[in-house]
Amino acid sequence: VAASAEEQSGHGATSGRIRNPQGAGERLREELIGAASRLLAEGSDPAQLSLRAVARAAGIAAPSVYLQFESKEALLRAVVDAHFAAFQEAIERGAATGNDPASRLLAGCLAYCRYAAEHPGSYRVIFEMPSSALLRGEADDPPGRAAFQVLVDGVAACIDSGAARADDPFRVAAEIWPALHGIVTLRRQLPGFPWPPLDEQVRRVVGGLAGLPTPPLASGTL
Amino acid sequence: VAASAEEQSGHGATSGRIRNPQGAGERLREELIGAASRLLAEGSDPAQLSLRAVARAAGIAAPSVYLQFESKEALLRAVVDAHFAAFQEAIERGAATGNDPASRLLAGCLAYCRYAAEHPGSYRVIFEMPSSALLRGEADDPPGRAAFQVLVDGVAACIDSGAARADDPFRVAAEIWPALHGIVTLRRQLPGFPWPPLDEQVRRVVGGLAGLPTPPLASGTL
DNA sequence: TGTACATCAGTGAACGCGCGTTCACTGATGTAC
DNA sequence: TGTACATCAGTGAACGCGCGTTCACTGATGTAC
Repeated sequence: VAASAEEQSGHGATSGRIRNPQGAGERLREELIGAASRLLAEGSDPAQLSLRAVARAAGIAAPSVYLQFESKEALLRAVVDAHFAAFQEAIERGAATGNDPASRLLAGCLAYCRYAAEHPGSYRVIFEMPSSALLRGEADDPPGRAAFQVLVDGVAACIDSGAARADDPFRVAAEIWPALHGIVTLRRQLPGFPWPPLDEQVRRVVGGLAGLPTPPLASGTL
Repeated sequence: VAASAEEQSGHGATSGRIRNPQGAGERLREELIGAASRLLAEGSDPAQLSLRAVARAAGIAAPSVYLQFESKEALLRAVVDAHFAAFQEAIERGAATGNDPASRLLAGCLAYCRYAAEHPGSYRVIFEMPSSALLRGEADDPPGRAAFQVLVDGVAACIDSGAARADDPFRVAAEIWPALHGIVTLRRQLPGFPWPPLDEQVRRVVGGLAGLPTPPLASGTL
C-alpha cells in the first residue's frame, strides 16, 4: 500500500537510468535528442515541447540539460537539425533509385511524402518549430534552399531529356513542393478524410504539375 | 515621474473600457472574439492563445471571460467557428464570379488562397487549432466536408462541360485542395522564398491538376 | 599498496512567471412601492 | 417624488500547476604520491 518515496515525490526521475561513465558526458546530448524525438513521435506539439518534458523523458533532472545545451532554444535547435538531416538523407536515398530523370524525380517526391507520413513528428518539427533550420538562415538560407535546388535540378533534367513539358524548372519545382507539403500536412491533420493511396496521389500530382506524358492513370480507365 | 497605480500594478486592465449597458452583457462575446482575432492577426500562434491574453486584449479581467464562455476551450471554439464562417463566405463570394464552370472553379481557388494570404492568422486558426471545426466532427464532419464537396462539384462541372480532362472529380479535388493548402502555408512560413505571383501560380496548379486545356502559360513563351 | 585529492556527471531546492479557474465581492442601473 | 431593493456587468485575490533557469551540492571515478 505504501508507495515508494520516489513515486510520491515528483522527482526520482532517475528511474532506471545509470549515469554515463566519466569522459562520456556528451552522450547525454544524443540521449536528449532521442528523448525529444520520442515525444514528437508520440504526437507532442513541437511548438509546445518543454525542456522539462524532454528531461523527464530522458530520465534526468531538468537542470542537467544545461550540461549539454546552453538553453532550451539550443536543445530544440539541435533536435530540428537532427530531424532535418534524417529527412534530407531519406529523400536523397529515395531519389538515387531510378534509371531515368522522370523516375528519379518521382522517387524523390515519393520518398519525401513517405518519410513525412511515417515520421509525422519529424516532419512537423522541421516545418513548425520556430527555430527550424528552414525558417532560420536569414536571406540566403543554405539548408532549405539547397534541398530545394535538388528538386529544381530534378525537374530540369526531366525537361532536358524530353520526359517533361518544356517549362521553367524553378517555377515547376515551386509548384511541386507546396503540393507535396499540402498532401502530407492535410493527411496528418485530417486522418479521417478518405484520401486516395499516397503513392498514386503523388504520382498523379507530380505528373500533372511537371507535365509528364504518363496519362494521369484514370484517363484510360474511365 | 511617478507612474499611476494602474500602470504599476498589473491589473487595471480597464484602461479605457466602459462597461456594457445592462441587458447587453453578451456584447462581450463578440468583443472577446474580436480581441482574439486581433491577436491572431498580429501573429500569435493559435495553439498558444491564452485566455488571459485574450482578456487582456479585450480590456477586461480574466475571470470575466467566464461570463460569456464556459471555458477557454469554448472561447477558442467560438473563435475558430467565426473564422471558418468568414473563410467559407469569402470562397463562396469568389466562386460566384465567373460565367463558366472553369472560371468559377479558378475563382473559388483564387478566393481560397487570397483569403489565406490576406488573413494568415485566420487561416492558421482554422487549420492549426486543435478544436477546429475542421478537425472536430468525428466521423461525418459536416463543416469541412460540405466545403470540400463544393470543390468536388466545381471540378465535376468542369469535366461535364468538357473544360477539364475526364477524370474522377473527387480524386482531382483531393489533389487540388492539398495543393492550395501547401501553397498558402509554405508562403506564410517562408516569406523570404522567391515565390512566383500567387494568382499565376494558382492558375497554373489548378490548370495542371484538373487538366484544363489552357496551356500552363509558359509553353508558348519558351 | 594506501590515501588524499581533483574531476566530472548529475541533483534538489528554489526563484519568478503566466497559466486556467474559483470565489466572494463591488458598484452602477433599473424597478416596486 | 423618494427610497429600498433586485439585477446585472464586471473585478481582485487566491489556488495549484508547469515552465526555464540559477545555485550550491553530492557522490562516484580516476590520478598523484
